[in-house]
Amino acid sequence: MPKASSGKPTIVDVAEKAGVSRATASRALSNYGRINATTQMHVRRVAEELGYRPNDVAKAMRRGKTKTIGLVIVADFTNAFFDRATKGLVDAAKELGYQVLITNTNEDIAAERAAIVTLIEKQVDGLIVVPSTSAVHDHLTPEHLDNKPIVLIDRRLDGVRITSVTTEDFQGAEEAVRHVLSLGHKRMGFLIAASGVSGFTEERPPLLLSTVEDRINGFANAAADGGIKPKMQTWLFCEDSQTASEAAVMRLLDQPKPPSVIFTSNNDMAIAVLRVAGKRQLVIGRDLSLVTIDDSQWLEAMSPGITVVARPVEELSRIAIQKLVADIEAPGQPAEKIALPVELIARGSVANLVLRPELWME
Amino acid sequence: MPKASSGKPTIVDVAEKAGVSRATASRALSNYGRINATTQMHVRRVAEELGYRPNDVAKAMRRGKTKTIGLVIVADFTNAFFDRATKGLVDAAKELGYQVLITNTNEDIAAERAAIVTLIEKQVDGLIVVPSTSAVHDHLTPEHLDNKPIVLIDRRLDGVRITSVTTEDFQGAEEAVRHVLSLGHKRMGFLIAASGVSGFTEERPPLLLSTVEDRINGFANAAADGGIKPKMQTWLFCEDSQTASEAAVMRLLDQPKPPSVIFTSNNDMAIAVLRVAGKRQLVIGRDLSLVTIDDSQWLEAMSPGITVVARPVEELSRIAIQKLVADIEAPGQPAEKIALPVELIARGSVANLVLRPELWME
DNA sequence: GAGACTTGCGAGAACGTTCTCACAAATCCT
DNA sequence: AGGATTTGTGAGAACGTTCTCGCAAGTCTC
Repeated sequence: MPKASSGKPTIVDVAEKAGVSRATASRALSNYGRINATTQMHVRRVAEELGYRPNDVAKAMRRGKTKTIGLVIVADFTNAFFDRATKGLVDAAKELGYQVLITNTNEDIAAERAAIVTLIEKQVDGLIVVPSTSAVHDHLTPEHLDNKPIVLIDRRLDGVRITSVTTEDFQGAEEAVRHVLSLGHKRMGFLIAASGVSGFTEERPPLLLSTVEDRINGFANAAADGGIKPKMQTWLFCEDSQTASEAAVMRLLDQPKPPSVIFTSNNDMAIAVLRVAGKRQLVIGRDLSLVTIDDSQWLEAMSPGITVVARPVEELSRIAIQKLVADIEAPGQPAEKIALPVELIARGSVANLVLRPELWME
Repeated sequence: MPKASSGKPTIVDVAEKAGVSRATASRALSNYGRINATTQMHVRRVAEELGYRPNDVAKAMRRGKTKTIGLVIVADFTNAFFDRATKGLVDAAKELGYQVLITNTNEDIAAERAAIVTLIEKQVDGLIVVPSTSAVHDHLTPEHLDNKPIVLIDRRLDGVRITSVTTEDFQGAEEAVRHVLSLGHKRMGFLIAASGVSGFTEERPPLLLSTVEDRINGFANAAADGGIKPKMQTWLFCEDSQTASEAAVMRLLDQPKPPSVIFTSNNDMAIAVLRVAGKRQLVIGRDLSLVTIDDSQWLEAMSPGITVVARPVEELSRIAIQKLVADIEAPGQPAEKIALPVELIARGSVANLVLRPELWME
């Protein structure tokens, strides 16, 4: 009596029924090595009949490759980044034959550490990480990663030889300010998301995400170039919470000489501006102007549409996966810091003070 | 010369260095069976020194459990469902010690089939699926699923004994209509997303997602109860694309007697309404009213805020994972169809025609 | 027609764990 | 004190593949 056929069929069941050895069955099914065409057909037919499904775990065990990519992301879902990036990464990975194991750190470095350990133990072939802070990266060394390739997205990590795919946030911020300058604005408020602070503060916190840092520098640089004095600028660094950000917006507006335009470093902050504007019956694009970063369908659908620095999130995801897979399949690729161009999309949320100076008096 | 220590340390390296057998090392590290406390400490210390990381693939191989859940979702990201659900599922799974392997079908049944095959081959312990159509479910039989448990979310599949976690869309739609009735609206437009149709049509397509079906029935039921004649209602079934949905909205508004309020079955449709309203200078909540389904921060932040039937997406995700894990760890749980209550959040997007009848003339 | 190469296949090891079983030593019980 | 139980450990099989060898038969070459 044959030993097999308890439970789901394995390759030995197929081999037995087809009258060949395990090795031949494997060759026939996985299409490698030397195999007679007729035998292959036969084995495949038998496998079909038996309802054989290969076991990827065993395959991974033997091959040392799981065809799986680990994703460590910040599921900060109003960011308009998480959803688009996740989708982009999953789709791009699938095209290259990889699946995605997703984990979520809530901007928490401990969770990030734990997630990476878990993924490495799960033997992923590589990692895509949105680093939750730029301060610490000792968990991203080759030995912690089991020498597996890694690609950072959204945020750079300076001083480390790791490939990253980000966007030209500096240029985007500059362009945003130039746009607003061209429309005659002089007094500007900057509402910057910063994870370190509690509530909000005017003092620039020591460590910031590279994205935020770049945006700040871009804003500041273009403002200076445009001849905007520091006293015409109000900078507020704000915790990422609804209450804090709304309070910050009010603070901005309650100054003796409030800004005519607010720049926000992400969409959580933009939402706070919209909320406060709504409460105070301020019409965006007339009583108050707004520019934010990261486009979404909502920003476009509103009336007026919100002017935004749009980042190519899908392209970023695709490139990140491509670079990662390249490094998986041909290890030793050089580390690259890629920054993709962004695009200012001017909509109606910035009032034109040049054409209609009555909208704003200095 | 000992055989080991090439490449990353395995449990046999630990065992060797600790001077115990593989079995004992395994017991010490994975904390099962009988093991002397001192030995255990010693083995663990050695493992630490060696930088030993367990190999989950081997573990899965032996145990027949991967501690991984497969997610088959529709990454339709304006839906405000994908992102919140994904985050909710990932977090809930992590809490119970499971990781999530995510795949995306773009409402495409072929992609859904393929995704399920892939996940089963990857030996996931269970599946969470957002079924892309209610018409076909032959790929969700126990044999196709290798007898692995499955939980459906967002959408039910009738006539099939599979656990699903959905929301009370019928009641939600009813409540939305009742709310609008109480504010004096009589002529109503219904903009319903339907994947079968091309462009848009007044004819109800034969097969719809359970969610959509429930919403339609709820809308229609409450309208009838409220004494709204069919000729006061315009129903449009619309492909999920920007051009089609905008065209549908225009069609709605260009009728001789246009509706005073539009109900949309999802947020893609709501965005179309907002876009067209913007182009035509119609002020939402005054010239045109809008009610949609699935809350998001954007809907709240707009001025006026958009009235919405909010669904408890995070709770839904948590429950789905709990049910699935229960069925994984104690197979044979009875199939349940769970529907969670929804909540109407009244904001300013519905004009009050009772108080201010001048806003709308019949 | 004999050597050289090619083709197709099977035996068996290997991947890194866990688990069953057996057994020696230690502890308990009366 | 001697049997019964408990405790701790090790040997070896097992999970389902792939891969390296080696070998027999077939094909080519001159």
